[in-house]
Amino acid sequence: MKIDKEALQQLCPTRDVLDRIGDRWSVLILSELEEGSRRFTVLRRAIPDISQRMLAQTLRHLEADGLVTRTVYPTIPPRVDYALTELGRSLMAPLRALVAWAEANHQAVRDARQRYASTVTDGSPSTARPIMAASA
Amino acid sequence: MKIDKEALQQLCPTRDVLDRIGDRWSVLILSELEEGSRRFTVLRRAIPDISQRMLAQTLRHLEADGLVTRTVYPTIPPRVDYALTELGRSLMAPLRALVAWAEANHQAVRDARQRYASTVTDGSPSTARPIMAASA
DNA sequence: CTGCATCCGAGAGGATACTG
DNA sequence: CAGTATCCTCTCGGATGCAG
Repeated sequence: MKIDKEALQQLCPTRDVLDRIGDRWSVLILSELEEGSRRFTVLRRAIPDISQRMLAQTLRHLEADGLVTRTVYPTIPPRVDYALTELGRSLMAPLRALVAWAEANHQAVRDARQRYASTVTDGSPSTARPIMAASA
Repeated sequence: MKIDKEALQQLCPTRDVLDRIGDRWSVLILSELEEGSRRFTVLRRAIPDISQRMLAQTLRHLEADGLVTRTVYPTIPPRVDYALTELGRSLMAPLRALVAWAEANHQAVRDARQRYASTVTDGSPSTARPIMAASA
């Protein structure tokens, strides 16, 4: 029995957007498109790590969400341009803020992970968790 | 053979943060903690849909990333408080902006998906994609 | 109360091959 | 060039049971 996702959506209306942000490629693609419309292959080269499957899929999702437009030129060879919609552009402002934070603080996050890892590794048998003494 | 994630991290330093944002529960937990420190069970009740397993796991991740602190009071029964760190609080500003955008525009996204779905369903055999005429 | 361990199904995402 | 289809792997995340 599946818990209906519709009900979950009512509780968390932001899921629609956050899921898209979190899916590894959307942010990269949106950032690239922010600088102007791009063809499929150009996007692929701009994001070398993405597989063509995920690029196509993610672009369809973004299109479905109304964040990008897809324009097909019925030429030979075919040509398809992707560009941000108004909605997509309006998303870039808060998104850039988040990315800026990430760029500014990712090193701090890395350091924290390093410390955390060493804390765990340090003298802990197997299932023990690090314990911080109560301050009160 | 696993492609080393380290190399990918170098290309996308924001992955650290974005992955955390995208993992379904972090944002909810951080939002809850923004209003003050919370005990494990209180968090669970505040986010009814989360399973015990994911709450503990997500909290450990957030702790590892240096975004929240974990304070154990060695009492019986045990009591554990979670709270935002400075780093965590500094993340909330851009995060709130993004959530605000999501709340303001999620309906637009929903509508877009609706239109997209009907476009696809409309008279398309099976593998055909919607085609937009070139404007030029 | 706070959480870890285990089992399990569903989905993300990569590699490859094929099409118009 | 711009995809789609298939296969396969790995992680996410829920359910349940156990422990300090």
